[in-house]
Amino acid sequence: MKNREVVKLLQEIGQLLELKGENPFRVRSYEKAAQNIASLTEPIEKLVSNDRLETIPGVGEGIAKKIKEYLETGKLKYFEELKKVFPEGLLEIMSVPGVGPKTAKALYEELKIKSLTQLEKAAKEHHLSELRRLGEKTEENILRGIQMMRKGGERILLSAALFLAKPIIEELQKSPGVKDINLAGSIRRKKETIKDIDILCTAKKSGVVMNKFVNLPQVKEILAQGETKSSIILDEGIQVDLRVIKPESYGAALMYFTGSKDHNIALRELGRKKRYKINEYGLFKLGKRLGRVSTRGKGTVSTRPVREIRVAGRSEEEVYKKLGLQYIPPEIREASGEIEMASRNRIPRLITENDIKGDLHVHSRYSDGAGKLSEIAEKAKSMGLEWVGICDHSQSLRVAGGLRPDVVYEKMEEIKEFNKKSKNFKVLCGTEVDILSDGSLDYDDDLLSQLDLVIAAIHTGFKQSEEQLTERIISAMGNKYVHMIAHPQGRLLGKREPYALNMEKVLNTAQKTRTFLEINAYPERLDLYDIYCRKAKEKSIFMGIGTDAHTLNQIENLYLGVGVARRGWLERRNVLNTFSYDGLVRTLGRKKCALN
DNA sequence: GCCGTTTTCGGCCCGACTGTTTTCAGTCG
Repeated sequence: MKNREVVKLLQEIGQLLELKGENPFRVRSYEKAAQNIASLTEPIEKLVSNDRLETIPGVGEGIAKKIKEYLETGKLKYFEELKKVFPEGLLEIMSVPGVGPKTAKALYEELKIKSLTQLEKAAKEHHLSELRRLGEKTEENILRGIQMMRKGGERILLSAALFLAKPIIEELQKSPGVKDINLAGSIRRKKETIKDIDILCTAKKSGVVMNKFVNLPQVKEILAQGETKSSIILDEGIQVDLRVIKPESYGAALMYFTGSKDHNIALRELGRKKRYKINEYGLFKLGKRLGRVSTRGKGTVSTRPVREIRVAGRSEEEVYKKLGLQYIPPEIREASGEIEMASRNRIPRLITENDIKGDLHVHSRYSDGAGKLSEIAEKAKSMGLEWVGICDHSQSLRVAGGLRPDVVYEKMEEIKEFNKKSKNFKVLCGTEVDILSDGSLDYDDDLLSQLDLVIAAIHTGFKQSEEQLTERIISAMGNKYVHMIAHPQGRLLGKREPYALNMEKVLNTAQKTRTFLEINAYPERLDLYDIYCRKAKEKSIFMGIGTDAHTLNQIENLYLGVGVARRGWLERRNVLNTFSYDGLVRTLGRKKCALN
């Protein structure tokens, strides 16, 4: 699957065209096409072979031809020519905050700067101020930008961001005059990693809450403090922005700052067709003659007040409704078809945390988990759950205390006893059985057949070829006692890329063999991820959330799994965790029937 | 380069901030 390659190709073409000073709309079309290809779930090669490239929104004749040439020959003449005009280092320079195409071009043409190192040197030696429109401040900003990039400019895990955000929100809430307060941005959309934390609120006096915000004990640096916006850096190095909004604009602002950017753009395009203007202050109906009004000077709002009538803005619901759309939950605002679905009233009712009745994947003290059976049950009950699947590692995984078969039988007995006495809460005796390097399983069928819940997973041999890895997973799914595949793609956010898998084959086999796929809710896994969850849903594959908890508190990570499920458009009926204990047991039984 | 709820030509999301200059270009989200 070469989707990512094609996305990168189109993005780089866009950037190079920008450097060249091409028509910005042409640049946008490359970006747009790249964005839409990034959200495809099927291999782009397939679309080429049956001539469906131009069904991708934003891909027309020209771009389709280029994609075809690239996939057929491995090269694109047009791109090679472009690269001759500007050295590749300029793309890196453009990724420095504050440096866009115009500046990068000037730096190259007038100062011969074509790498980050050269840029850094020139900034330190104050050569940049030789250029028009660049001064001392810009030099400082560029140096700071380079430093930040070097440090990684990296994103933190969603769970970490929520952990940092929560006390800030709680503290600001106490501030007098603060009414509504919300997280916005990617953290509200539950993206798996977060760059900065956006907070919005309404307040009687913005000065009071701003003051409180910049003086929080965890603030390391104040970047800006104003009437409507303040920015700080936390001790952990994460930026937090607070915006104070007027109540009548709160919904519009929340939409605007929640994004995604592409969702906002698509919304405004729709709005424009219906003669609305959308911005962070509200939704405005445009009068008839506005189309030709010049926007030079200080904007059109103050000079021509009659032409725009505000029709919504107080709440998100109101804005979507006026646009003729169903409400769109933040998690699916990614410009991947949600707006069209909303216009046809087809946004599904996404799963919520309240729907969850159990956790499929918890490690106990039998292997490397932290809790005794009774402790795990108590913790789960305290969270309102009705059942839990205890899945310890299998014998080969020595480092994680994998269980020998005789210990598995002991565990079975203990759970049987527990369930006899427990009325409203049940424990499933499970395993996370290793899929060994040759594709066989770490326990024999006789043992597996006696377990309530069998989850199979790959923990070794990540470096194998795509064929081998895919084959291992497929053969595990072919075993009639294997109910689910754990963390199917094996990624560790920020540490390890997903292993090479032919996901189409994996999904098709899961569908055929009625094997469930896990949404592993361990903070650095969040695997299977959103776009494949959505694909799995289309194939009616059941998904199961497992926290992979190794401590009692980690069972609370269930909410992270729900976030992924929502991003994957999943409903209650798609997710095993919403089933009652009896319903779950019945559904697990379907696997054997499917393969017999 | 794409695309069609006034269009097959003429549009294409919108506003704020910054640093610079002296009225605004460039960048960002």
